[in-house]
Amino acid sequence: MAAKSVPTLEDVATRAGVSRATASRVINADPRVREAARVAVQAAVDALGYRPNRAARSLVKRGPDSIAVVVPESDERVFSDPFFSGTLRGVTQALASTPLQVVLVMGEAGDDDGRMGRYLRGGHTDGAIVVSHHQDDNLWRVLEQTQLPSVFLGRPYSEQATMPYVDVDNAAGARLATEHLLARGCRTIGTITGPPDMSAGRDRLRGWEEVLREAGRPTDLVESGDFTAAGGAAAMHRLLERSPDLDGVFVASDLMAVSAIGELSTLGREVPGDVAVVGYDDSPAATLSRPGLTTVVNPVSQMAGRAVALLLRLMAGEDAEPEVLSTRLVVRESA
Amino acid sequence: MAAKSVPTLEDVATRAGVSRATASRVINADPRVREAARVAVQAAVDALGYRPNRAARSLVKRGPDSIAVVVPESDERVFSDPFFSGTLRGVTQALASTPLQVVLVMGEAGDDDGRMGRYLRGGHTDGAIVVSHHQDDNLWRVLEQTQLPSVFLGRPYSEQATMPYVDVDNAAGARLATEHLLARGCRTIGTITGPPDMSAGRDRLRGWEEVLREAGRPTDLVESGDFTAAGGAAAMHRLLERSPDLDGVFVASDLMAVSAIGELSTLGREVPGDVAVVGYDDSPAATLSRPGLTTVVNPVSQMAGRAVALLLRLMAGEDAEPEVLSTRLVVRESA
DNA sequence: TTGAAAGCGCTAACAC
DNA sequence: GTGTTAGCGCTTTCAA
Repeated sequence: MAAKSVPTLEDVATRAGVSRATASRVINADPRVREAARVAVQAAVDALGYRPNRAARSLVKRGPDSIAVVVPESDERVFSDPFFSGTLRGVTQALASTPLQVVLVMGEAGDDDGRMGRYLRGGHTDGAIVVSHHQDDNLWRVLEQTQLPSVFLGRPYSEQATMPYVDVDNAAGARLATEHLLARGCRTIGTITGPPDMSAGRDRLRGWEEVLREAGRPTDLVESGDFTAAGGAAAMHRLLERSPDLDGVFVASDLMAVSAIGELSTLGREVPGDVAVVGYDDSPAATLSRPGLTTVVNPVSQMAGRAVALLLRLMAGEDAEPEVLSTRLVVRESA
Repeated sequence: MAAKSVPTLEDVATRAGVSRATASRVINADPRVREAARVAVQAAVDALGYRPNRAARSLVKRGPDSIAVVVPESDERVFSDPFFSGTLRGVTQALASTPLQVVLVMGEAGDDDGRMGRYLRGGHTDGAIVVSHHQDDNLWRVLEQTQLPSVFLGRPYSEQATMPYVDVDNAAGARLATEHLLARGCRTIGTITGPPDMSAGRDRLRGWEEVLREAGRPTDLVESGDFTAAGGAAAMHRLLERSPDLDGVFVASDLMAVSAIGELSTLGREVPGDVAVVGYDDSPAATLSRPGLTTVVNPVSQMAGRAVALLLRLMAGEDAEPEVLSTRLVVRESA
């Protein structure tokens, strides 16, 4: 009753009364095998429940075949914020001319030393693009340690991370938005931020602050919305409670902006009449929302394309420099 | 200028003037190495741009670490139909108590011998759950050939596929829906189907047909909507063109049903006053739509849970039988 | 603390 | 057609 662990090709061959090579041929559908041998091997495979060890196989085969898009977020968020689908589409498109498969790896931030880290260390992919990286996920450590070629989409939070990244100038984008609010005559301008533990969140807040400070305005009307719809609405609510005369708000993502507008209308405020709002992303929702959302363009798919380009360089053994894309404001009705 | 391909541990060791074993120790942060050796190896690693070959590593290490959710659909579809996010959530939850990471692998159907097949054959994951399988993707062939433990979520189209699956009784669900339409007095009942090359599409159509046939009604009011929003609206349009006195329609997915209702209202029909509509899935959209959508429950997350259970059995070397879950109708306002 | 050597399970010449 | 023989690149006893 010895628990003869997992059967190997050797076992199959022995049982079928052939050599390992022949067994291997049968399994790989090589035509030059006698029917009898084929049958015997097949029977042995079935009897033993043999399954090829893929590590061994790829050890001898070689060649890259996939890259991972790593998102330290819950699947819920990944599927609800169009930012991610946009990114994924961009990556997929950029990889269209290569034989590389994209795999999406999601997981709660902070679990990086759990399954995500283990997976990444497992070396199943030939490169990684990290998308919504947070301050305390140590993804960059794991990646650095395993030397897996990887690039960040969005500047990594930690200055220590050495891998290249592609980012958009988030602070500049926020400045554009805030200046627009100012130019249109808003007096009391708040902001709904992204998570403070992400560089995009911080940078956008900084841009808003800078403009307001330069204009000699107060910079205390700040509420965090965590890049979720519910968070955006709640933050809008708090903002209005703190400052009922609020007449302009810069929201750090369209997803939050749309729900903030909803909250505003629930609270009896008109947009842009009473409160002007500017979003960030220029996601599909921006066009569809009523009123149309004035927003900062986040060139997601362009960024994804650049990230892939950098990654491909890295995978080829060349090195790659960070890239920062510029952005612009799209004016619609909301501000 | 010889292109000394990828450096191996051997190269590192040689360059650092130590043995392979010591180099390995340094790389795996084994404490018992002299500082000098550590430094030398580290330098060699940097100089050579050495990266461990993960296949070799896992060949000697062992142990499963991930399963793939394979979806032969474009990322666009995957991100727009809540069916997929529901499934993924279910899988993730079911795997919560294990150390397994989920990776999502998407790709155009039919590309199965391209990157998707190559990836699957590459043996990067220890199991696979195939969702949304189509008639002519030969995924099941690939999976059978590589002996990768795998289960289908939704009965595979081909009878030849031998892997276990979990499915819901789609025909019974469709029957429930159609009977409801009949019971509520509809006289002219059409259907908007899913893709004919998927078992779910066929089965739901069959259920609708059966009920109508048993009731002695015509079964020709069939239009395909391909499980997309745009397809649903277009199909609705055609249906109404063909039969302006249509007063009931069974739509094979909520996503299509919601847009069909939109089309209906564009065309000046009231739901359920003029036309009653029943959807399929009971997705979040069903509750949110106006009027609320009467629909057949597709127990996505339960199915995902069962699929994971079967897969885990397979991975443990046990075998697993197909499972078919039952379903029920949720009556809201639309019919 | 280090090296030598023995595999991990598989595929691919190369001979027969 | 089929078996023999080398490795693929790495980790890990086992001695030294």
